[in-house]
Amino acid sequence: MDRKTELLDTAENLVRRRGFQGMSFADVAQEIGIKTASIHYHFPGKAALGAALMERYAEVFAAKLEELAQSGVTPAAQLAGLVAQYRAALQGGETMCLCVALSVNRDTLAEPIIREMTAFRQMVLGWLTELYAQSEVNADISSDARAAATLALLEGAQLIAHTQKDMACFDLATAGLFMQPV
Amino acid sequence: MDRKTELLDTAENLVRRRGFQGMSFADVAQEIGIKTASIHYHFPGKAALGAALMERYAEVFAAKLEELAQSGVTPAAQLAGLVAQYRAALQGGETMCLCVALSVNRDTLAEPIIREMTAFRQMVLGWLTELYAQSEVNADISSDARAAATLALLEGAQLIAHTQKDMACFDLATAGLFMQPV
DNA sequence: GTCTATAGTTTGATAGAC
DNA sequence: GTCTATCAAACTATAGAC
Repeated sequence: MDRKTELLDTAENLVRRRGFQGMSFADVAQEIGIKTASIHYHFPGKAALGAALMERYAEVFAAKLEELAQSGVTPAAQLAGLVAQYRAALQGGETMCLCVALSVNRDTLAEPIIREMTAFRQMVLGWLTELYAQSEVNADISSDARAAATLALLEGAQLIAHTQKDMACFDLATAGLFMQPV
Repeated sequence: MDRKTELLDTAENLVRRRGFQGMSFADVAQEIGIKTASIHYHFPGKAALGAALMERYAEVFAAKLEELAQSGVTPAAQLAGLVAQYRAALQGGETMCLCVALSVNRDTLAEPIIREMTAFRQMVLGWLTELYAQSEVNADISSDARAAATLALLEGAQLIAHTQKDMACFDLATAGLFMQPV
């Protein structure tokens, strides 16, 4: 694994645990075993590192969603797959989705990274909207609204489970997703 | 208004905009028009200030929930009242619920403040659970699970609306709460 | 209650040697 | 690519005068 990837991995882990401001160059450098000055060779500054983080995260996530959509399983199973992704991202409550972790610090972030966050959520929302649009159930609410509710539920469930360091919080909050017809 | 209240107000506003680490003594002092050293007269340290913040927030919120529960309106109207509280807390997308703002920084916070956060959520969950327990609808899912889902949805909707600075995000995500029978 | 002064740490960042 | 050296700024905090 090249150094750049190693830097991204370490930084991502820290941000997802403590938020953007909770990740310092000193933390990252020490964990890898280099000096903080070396980080600037790979990334011009912290803002650029943050943007690269969110960009990579969105790419990897998009690939997983694409794989799910192409898998040929039922819509309900696809939804379950998405929930499983958000569940896995918790890692026992230690980490959150990168986008969730960055959202609170939004006002301290540079524009490029905010655009990446917006694009990430648009991607998930688009995927969910298409999923819900396939079914005719719950015609009293739009696919857009259902998608927005599901994403908000997943992000909020992560937030609560992370605070409590308890996956049961996530499971309880998301249980309803499996009981309503997709 | 006494100085202590002024300090709490200013600090709360900053934390709810940028997270705990985004609130500095310099910010708070400057906005009020005093020096940072003066803050230490009212609060021993930043950790104590944070705990006081969450404690006060929980008290105020509990009073509002109590008022709602005593109002004599229908369960659906009570739920709408809670959603309105979370909506108002957004202030156009500028601020989030204090507990939401603190959750991401959880690993950098002292124990007392985490206990306050847990107590806060337990309060809201208890209120919601009782509300849902009153109705016989949706017997296929427990009141506990419904309450957990609603709280997670509200917190996640705040997170997204704050990132986008767009109340429409919150409204879209929470629209479904008003369409299912309580 | 607030101030000045100051300490001690951490932070992101740069220049230049190797 | 990584290092040493160094920087300016921001941060929480304390002591003591007023």
